[in-house]
Amino acid sequence: MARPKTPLLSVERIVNEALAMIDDGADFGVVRLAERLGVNPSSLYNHVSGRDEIVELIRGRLADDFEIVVEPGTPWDEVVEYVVRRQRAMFAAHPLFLPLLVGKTVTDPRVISYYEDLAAALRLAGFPDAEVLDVVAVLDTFALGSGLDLSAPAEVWKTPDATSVLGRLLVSADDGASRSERAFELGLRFILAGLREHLDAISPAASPAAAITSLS
Amino acid sequence: MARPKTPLLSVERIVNEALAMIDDGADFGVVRLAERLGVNPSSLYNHVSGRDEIVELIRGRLADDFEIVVEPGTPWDEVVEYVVRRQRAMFAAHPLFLPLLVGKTVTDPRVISYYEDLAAALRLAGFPDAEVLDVVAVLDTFALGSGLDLSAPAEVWKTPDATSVLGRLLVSADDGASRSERAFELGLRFILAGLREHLDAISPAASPAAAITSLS
DNA sequence: ACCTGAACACCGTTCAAGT
DNA sequence: ACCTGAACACCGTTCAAGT
Repeated sequence: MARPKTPLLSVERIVNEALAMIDDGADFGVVRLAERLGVNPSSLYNHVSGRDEIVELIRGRLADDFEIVVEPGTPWDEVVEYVVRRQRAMFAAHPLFLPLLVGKTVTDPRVISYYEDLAAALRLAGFPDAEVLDVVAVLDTFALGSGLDLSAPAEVWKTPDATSVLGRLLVSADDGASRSERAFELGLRFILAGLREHLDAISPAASPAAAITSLS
Repeated sequence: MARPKTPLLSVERIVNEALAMIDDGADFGVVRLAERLGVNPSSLYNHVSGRDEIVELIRGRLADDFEIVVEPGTPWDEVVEYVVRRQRAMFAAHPLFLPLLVGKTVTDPRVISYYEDLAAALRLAGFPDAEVLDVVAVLDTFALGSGLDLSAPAEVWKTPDATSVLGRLLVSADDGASRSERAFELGLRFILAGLREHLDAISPAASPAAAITSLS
């Protein structure tokens, strides 16, 4: 054994298997991951600095898969809607990954560029510098929150009491996935309407017809 | 040693110390918690079923501390605003606790009753049964998302590139806490406006002046 | 350069033993 | 009833040893 002529591992193979593992519903860990890769846990450290880096690398890979491409000339509100929907799609494709991310600083440049594009679009739309980050935070908050909704257990509330308001509604409710879907649509609609109105109040001229000519 | 005449532990003492530990920024765990309590880790299992139950008990205690009390006759939109602000205040008081919660089913009755009140208020406001859970989900999503914003590291984005749009905005930006605050206010405003408009479209009569006479 | 295997400092949880 | 202490099955990470 020892060093094989052709390497058993690569960063890509590690990241792919890690994501597959998470999607399978297994709890993510380097020991279990090494097992799936048919390798000793310590071998991973030749390619990767540790557990945290693997998570961050997955985030980067997803940002790659769900690349944000905006055609020049697209109205700002369509850009915002597209970007939020795209992020939602990303989370929806790998719902169990999101919980691993909470509270971790973004370092992957591919993810950074995603926020870059969003910030650029908002600035071009006419949002003042002082507000762009706030709006980005609102959108990020919303995408994160509704993404977490997707990774939540099927039964969010465990209420045995069928006579309560909540209990009655839960009985006749459809599954959590479509509720989450509708809630996303509802929230997105509210936010977009709010942003349009807000921008209109700031610079009435630039609002609905304004087009974006170039991004970043 | 062995069994002392007066018990060293109680569920309350365990929960209090656990929350204090989380607020201190230490990573939560039963071994470390036992250490802080001056007790053997296995002793905790006489009072509590394990790590997960402690987390859920903390959630219940917080729901207790930040009890939702709505005066009968309060307009529905004020109820919604109050409830969302209250939840935000709860998360803000213990920002590091929230990440421990994601993806866990709510079982504590004190937390359930919180959602009960919200659902009851929305129904009385005139939202149709089929939509109440969706609206609750939107509000929950928003509260959760902006709560997580509070527990995020000070540097959410690590961008060395000061020439980029994001980099330039980050340099002149104030701290994350007040940005998070403004984003919360912005988002809440959008959602409330959206809900009012939405309700108005459904049942024009019941909207702004409607008052709630009793809750749950 | 890239793998193995032993080792370390941790986890959460169980259980017999003591009072 | 309520604590201790040993034990078990795990973690993530380091490092010397091998090719």
